[in-house]
Amino acid sequence: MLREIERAAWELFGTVGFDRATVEEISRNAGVSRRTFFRYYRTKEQLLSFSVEHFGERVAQRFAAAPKSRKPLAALEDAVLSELKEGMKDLRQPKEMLGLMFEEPNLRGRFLCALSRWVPALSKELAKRKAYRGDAARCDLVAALYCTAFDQAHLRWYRDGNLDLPTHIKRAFRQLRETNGPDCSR
Amino acid sequence: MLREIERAAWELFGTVGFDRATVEEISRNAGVSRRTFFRYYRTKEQLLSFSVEHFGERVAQRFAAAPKSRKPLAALEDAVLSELKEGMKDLRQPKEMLGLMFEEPNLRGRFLCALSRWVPALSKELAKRKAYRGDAARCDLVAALYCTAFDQAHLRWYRDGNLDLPTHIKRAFRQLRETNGPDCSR
DNA sequence: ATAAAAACGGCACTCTGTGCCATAATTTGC
DNA sequence: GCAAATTATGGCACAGAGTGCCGTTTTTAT
Repeated sequence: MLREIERAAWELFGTVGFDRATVEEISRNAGVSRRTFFRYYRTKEQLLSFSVEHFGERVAQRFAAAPKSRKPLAALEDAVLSELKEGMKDLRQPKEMLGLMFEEPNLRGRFLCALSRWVPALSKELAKRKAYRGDAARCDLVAALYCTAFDQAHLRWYRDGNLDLPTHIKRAFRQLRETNGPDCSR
Repeated sequence: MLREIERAAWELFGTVGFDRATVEEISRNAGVSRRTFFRYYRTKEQLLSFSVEHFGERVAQRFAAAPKSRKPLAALEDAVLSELKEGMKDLRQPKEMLGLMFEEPNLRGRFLCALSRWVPALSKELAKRKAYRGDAARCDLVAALYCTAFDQAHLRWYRDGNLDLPTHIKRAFRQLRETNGPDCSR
């Protein structure tokens, strides 16, 4: 049922755009009532942010399960990349989804908000591994920075998609770690 | 008139919260019609993101005006801090505003979205100064990272505000540049 | 088979946001 | 000054999002 609603929604989003796709019509095409739609999804935007939120949870789980011998930032990168590989499989139209996320200001906000909700879980894992001596505030910051790098990698992939997404992500993470590199030190 | 609407809005937000403050009542308290409200602000949320968006523009201006002898990341930090000092003066209740931005998911999204709109202007300035050899993608990333550090500094300031905001920001920027430091290298 | 529980649909309602048109205020040209 | 044009405002009606309530259908358990 949930799958059916999402299918109908994406079909409409693709043809008439996000704003002009009414919940009324999505529901009708999915064979449920409008009221039922709102039982599954609190808002129309949530159709989109659902998968983003879940993705973050699963990354955090993978991160937590990584061997303690692995360095914290490396383990975090591993978790993102492996979950990405796994999670992309059951995404119908990843590029179309991302496109809406970047173009529609409403959705962009939702996306970033969902992204920022990953921070606590990731930060906690960093702290457990004694990254930055377990300084919670610093782990929060670094978790947030990785989320931003993740977002920017997606943006680049979406805008000029010659390389594949994991490559963009690896590059962004590496560049994050080299922010204060020789080309641009204080 | 604009000032009057904002005043009325903040008064209501403070007493009944953001969601329960209807445009109807804000407008009435400001002595203006509901229709006029929507002529000034495209949405209710925009009441809040306005100032955020303008802040970014002014930071970019200051950045552009900085002497070329200053290192790019240092000049960026200068611009943020000096604009912060100037801009906080005519903000009525900065902490209350930030509070709503962090607590209300709707507003959090708007805030982050407004923040991410700073990236192009900041990135362009970084590129002009030949940061990272003028690599546009990399400048985008770094600009976004600084925005995130800015956000996290605000969050910390809001959550446990013993130190003042500029101190939090300086610390966050420094920690960003030391992401790959000795405590947490790969 | 039947009772309890969960899912669903319909309806009415509030609120946001918009289009349209009439009216009041302000600016501009003379 | 004054008339015309421009601009700001208000009123109204409307579509869509989201919610509360209640009755009905479908599942599930016993």
